[in-house]
Amino acid sequence: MAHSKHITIQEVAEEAGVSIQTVSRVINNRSDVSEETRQRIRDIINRMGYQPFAIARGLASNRTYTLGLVTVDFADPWFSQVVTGAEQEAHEHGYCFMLGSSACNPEDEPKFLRLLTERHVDGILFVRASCAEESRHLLRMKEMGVPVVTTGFHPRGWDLTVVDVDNVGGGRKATEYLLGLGHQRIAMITGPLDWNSARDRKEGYIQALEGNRISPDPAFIVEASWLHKDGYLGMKALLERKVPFTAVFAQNDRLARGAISALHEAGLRVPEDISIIGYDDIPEAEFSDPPLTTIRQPMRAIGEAATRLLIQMIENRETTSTQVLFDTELIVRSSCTHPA
Amino acid sequence: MAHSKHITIQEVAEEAGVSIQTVSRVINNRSDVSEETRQRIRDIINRMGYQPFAIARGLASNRTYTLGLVTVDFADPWFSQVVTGAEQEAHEHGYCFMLGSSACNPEDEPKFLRLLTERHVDGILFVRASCAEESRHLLRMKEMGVPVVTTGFHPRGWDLTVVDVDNVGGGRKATEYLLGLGHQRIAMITGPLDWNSARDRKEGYIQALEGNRISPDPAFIVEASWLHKDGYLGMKALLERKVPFTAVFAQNDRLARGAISALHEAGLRVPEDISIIGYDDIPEAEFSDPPLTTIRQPMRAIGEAATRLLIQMIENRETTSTQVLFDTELIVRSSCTHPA
DNA sequence: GTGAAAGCGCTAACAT
DNA sequence: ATGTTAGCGCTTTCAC
Repeated sequence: MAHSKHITIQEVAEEAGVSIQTVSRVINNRSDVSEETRQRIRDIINRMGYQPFAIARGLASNRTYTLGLVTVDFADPWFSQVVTGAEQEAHEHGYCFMLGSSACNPEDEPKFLRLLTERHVDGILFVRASCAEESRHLLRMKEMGVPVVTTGFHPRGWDLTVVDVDNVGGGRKATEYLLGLGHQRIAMITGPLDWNSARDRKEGYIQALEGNRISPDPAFIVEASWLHKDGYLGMKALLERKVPFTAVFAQNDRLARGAISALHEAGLRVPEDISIIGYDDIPEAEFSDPPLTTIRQPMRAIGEAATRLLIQMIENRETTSTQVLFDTELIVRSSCTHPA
Repeated sequence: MAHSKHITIQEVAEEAGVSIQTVSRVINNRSDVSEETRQRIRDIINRMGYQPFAIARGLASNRTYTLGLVTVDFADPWFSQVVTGAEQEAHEHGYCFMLGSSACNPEDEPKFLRLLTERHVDGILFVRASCAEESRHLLRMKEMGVPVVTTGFHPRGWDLTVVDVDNVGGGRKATEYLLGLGHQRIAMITGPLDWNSARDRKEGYIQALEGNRISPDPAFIVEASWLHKDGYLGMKALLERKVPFTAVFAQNDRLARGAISALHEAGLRVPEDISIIGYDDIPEAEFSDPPLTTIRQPMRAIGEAATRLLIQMIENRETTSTQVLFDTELIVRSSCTHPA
């Protein structure tokens, strides 16, 4: 790297007794090299341990084979899982991800984006890049002609390439499961409703209720953020309202866990007194107490698909926006039962 | 980026009526520019929205202001937290992180490292890059003269720059707390003992026991991996041994959660029947049931310190290895009590 | 099928 | 304090 001497294409060319361009052609898998020369050069490359210098390539070809990865919060389980799929897909195509967390710091200039644009990433993957500021940046990038795909969050009414989960369907699935168990009074703790995922899950909840001729009651709904603590606080708020719910749909597993803590604190048992269903199926859900019934999202697949789309946009100079929605899956464990 | 036209240093120079180098000097904060010219050029840069092209700079200066970030598992809470601190520190110094997960895939060539070295990252931060293969790569990088710092894991007996936590102290702290509560028969579920962190925590446990004239009994110790499931399985194994323990030290919070699930399954209550203490203080610990008493690690600070050290090594061409150890903190919640 | 020439946007070393 | 000259390692024309 910075400190060690490197073998250049030049040296390979000399060793092979050909010109630099021929070696370049081999590296880039061009067709116009004789099979014999190609093989000979390949051997030499391997023997000498030559690695093309990505920086120089980037300068000459205006392609960096580097993707930007923007998020708000690395500790978000959603992000962690999605990125696992994304990274693998990227590597398979010879791309790397450059990290650009914003930490949702609205005040200063989008420094993280600047760092990315200065490095001329070929495209940017937004993973749950949620706050108002960030959506603005996202849109600006797109307008500047940078290929962009977003997942887990997208500003409304914009023609963007989006990979996500069918959240309306997921919300419906969760609610219908509770309904099927016999619950009639189902409360909900939502994520922030400026997130389309939260709104969509709510929409699914309403659809399921209305499909069963139950009219949704705002008193049964509490808006929260996405963290454990918010679920805890949300449940306390719900309890204080003294609304007679027998089940709760928490819009993610962390909310569910927080809610359970509040329930226990209030002397209520799960699921004997109150049933609760989560969303996501994060690793801790299975080992929660009780094990959490939840709606699983295929997060890795989302990361893979998003990256695949992004690379496709880059390599084919595609500009049309696509929307990919994955299906959710109901995972039944022990946090729900029939109402008393 | 790849598709939009960019303003070059050339255009800025023309606009300012100076040479390219003068602009370059301003960009790089060199001293030999008159204050007046500097200001004028700065204004023009801002007005034109000029962004220096990092790739071209890298080619010319042999510095990329890019760091590699290698890990096994993005979903590991330790990684998520450390990287939050690391990223922020990097951004403050104008550096970006390039992702290089290995997924601990021992079979193929270290493709992830190749992607990093081809891009000539200035240095590499290894975060819990644990498996045997990875340590080999780590060592090779160091031998090649690439600045490397490692955190959360380091191969034994190597002169490396390491940032970590005082795990012997942490293990002692956990065990002494249980001892102080009156427990005499304390079991332990360890992480993989080829990890120095697991060995060190175990060492602390032994020290604490021996300090209280209790001789450690191998029958009370189970080796596991780091996941929820492993804690669950580990506890089942412990239970089957019918060893009369009254408390357990789980070497991380996920192990603790898994162990609690197994305990509940066996009809044992926490902490009434068995006390359990974890390690890490991940977000779910507080909202676990019961809330988990644990040993907190300052993960963000670790990420910051590791990055700061790495940048220092890069910029000062330092080669001497440093070891930084952070202190842990006992977080008392409700999963431990006096023995029955 | 292969090679020569030019240049990507910047910094470094040396002038002045 | 500012400009001139090279060149970083590669790809891209365009010759042959």
